[in-house]
Amino acid sequence: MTLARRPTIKDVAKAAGVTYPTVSRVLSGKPYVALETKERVLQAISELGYRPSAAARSMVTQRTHLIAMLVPHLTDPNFGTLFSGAEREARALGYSVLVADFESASDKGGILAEHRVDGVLVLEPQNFRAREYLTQLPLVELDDVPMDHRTGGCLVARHLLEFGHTKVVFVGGPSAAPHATGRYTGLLEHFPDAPWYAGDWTVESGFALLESALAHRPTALFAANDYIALGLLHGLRNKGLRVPEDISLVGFDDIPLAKHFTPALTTVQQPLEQQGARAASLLITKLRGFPMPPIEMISPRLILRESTAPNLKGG
Amino acid sequence: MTLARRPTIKDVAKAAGVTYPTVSRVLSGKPYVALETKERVLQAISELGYRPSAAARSMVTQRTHLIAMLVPHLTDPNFGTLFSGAEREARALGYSVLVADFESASDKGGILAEHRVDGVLVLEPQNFRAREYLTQLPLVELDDVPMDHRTGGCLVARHLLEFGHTKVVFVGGPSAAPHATGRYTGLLEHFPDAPWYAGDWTVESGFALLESALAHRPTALFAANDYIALGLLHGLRNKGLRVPEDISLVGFDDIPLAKHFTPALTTVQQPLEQQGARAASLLITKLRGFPMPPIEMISPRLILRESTAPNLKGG
DNA sequence: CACGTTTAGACAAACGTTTACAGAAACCCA
DNA sequence: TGGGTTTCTGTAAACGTTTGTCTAAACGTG
Repeated sequence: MTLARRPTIKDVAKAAGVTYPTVSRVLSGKPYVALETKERVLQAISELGYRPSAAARSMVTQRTHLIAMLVPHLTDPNFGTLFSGAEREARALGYSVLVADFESASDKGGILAEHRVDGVLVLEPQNFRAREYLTQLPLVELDDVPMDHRTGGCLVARHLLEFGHTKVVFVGGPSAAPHATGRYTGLLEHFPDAPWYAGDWTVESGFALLESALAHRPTALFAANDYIALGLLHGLRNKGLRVPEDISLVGFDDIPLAKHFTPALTTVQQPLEQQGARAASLLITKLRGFPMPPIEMISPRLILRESTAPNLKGG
Repeated sequence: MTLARRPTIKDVAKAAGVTYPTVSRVLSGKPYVALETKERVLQAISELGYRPSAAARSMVTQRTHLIAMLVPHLTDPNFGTLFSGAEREARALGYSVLVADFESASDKGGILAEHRVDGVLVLEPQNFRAREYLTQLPLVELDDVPMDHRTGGCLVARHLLEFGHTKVVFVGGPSAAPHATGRYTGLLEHFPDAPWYAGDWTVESGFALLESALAHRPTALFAANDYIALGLLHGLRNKGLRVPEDISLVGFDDIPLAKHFTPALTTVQQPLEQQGARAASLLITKLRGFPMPPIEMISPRLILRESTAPNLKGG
């Protein structure tokens, strides 16, 4: 027997010979329902293909089990990975994800308010300017998940040290960005005199900063991210400098294409998917009012490829 | 006066001195509301910061104004662009977007069913295997938006013809994929004897197919996408062949990094954001029961960069 | 055997809307 | 002046759940 409309809790109740609140109790695992009844109800549920209505449920419980993910308009490749991690984690914890771009979120919080989302996750805090509209809602930003940029910098520094490098220049990244300063700080621990030529995160930035960086006659360049590294690579090739024979190059992020650069880029892998997942789980713990779990850093990993080699020039 | 709880339609009604159905009428723009009343209500709404509850509304209307976007787990860079386009369009048309990855969608359609989404958009149909679970719902797949791959192929062919190329090989892409066959078909219109070495869409695939492609002594290579082009580029460099001096190379897609390849890649730009938007609007027209708008192809654009040059070898 | 306890399930109210219906003014035209 | 429209607004039911209260049976206890 299939119904024209979606089966409701009442249809299930009728089929199981009980009243509908009983079905509700079975669904939410409440105590005081006879085993035999429970089985009859479950049977009816699966026969009818019943699915509870999130809307009806949220009417009475006042919680939607919906979180909003705020995403930037122009999406960089890393973004998908973050997003994917966060989405999966949220789902695993019983929450569904509504997406909204920054713009629509600023619309007096319109969409988010109407859907009564339980909380908000901001995936690219750097460019997010609409915080003022979202003061009512529990909110977590990606940067609330501590990433160990400093250790990433250290990893690179130690690697270059082992390869006998003597002079390293850090290239790119805004000097105001914790991502960049963290990486640089790590580098400084082993190369205390390493200069930093700040810029932004783009390929163009790397290309533009090459000249200044080379003025220090470095044996290796450490780019604040892989895009910058690509810009440097381009510039170096233009100048006839070979990587890694003449100079070593390290990036950061391990974007999917990094392994296909020529030469394949030595870089630091950030577990972005994990970071996204952490952010989601952070938000959801917050929503549930549980105490915050101890904050542990996510550690990066050095990916050795072809763009670094032992320093043979002596330095 | 601010309330502890979210203001409801009844609070608005009280503030405006009317009954709540009147407020509802104002909100949905129904006729037969006195102008003066309407203004009082709007006034009250903005004073209280009232936002209607999507859940309550959908209970009675039986429509959620929610669409699900089904996304693959591992996300390629292009994907973000598509997604972004679709999301914006949906929002503009009054729909909100719930994301779910393929896995959770297969969960007996669980999430989608509970949230009573009005329709489903599948953004990467190639890898989507859960159609059987979603027979009940209006569904649009990205491929339902016609893209003019053939014209893309033609653009490349004409460009190479103008540059005096005589022998072109098409590299990569599964022979079963309409994306690839379309592009190849376009190429054939001007190079009827062009061979095709099929593979998949990856960098590795391009790298692996280079040898076979070169056996034809082509003056130019046309890669089924930019990743494949990168693989070819890598292989060519390994062999000491210069691009574009010794051989020209064209890609497809114009991924963000294509302009930063060395040499910068000549490729075909697909308006992916627009395609995403089209897909969303297609789905929503379907939901509204409007007649389908005439299907017009989205036309691609050739992006000239440094990887193609006039054929000087005569051929 | 009377009694309190536990267990099971029914009943009803509530969540915040939309909408069909009904009633009351106000208007028009004969 | 009276009837029929037209315009406005109020009343009430419904959407599909959860949950608190209440009753009834079953069970043990002295």
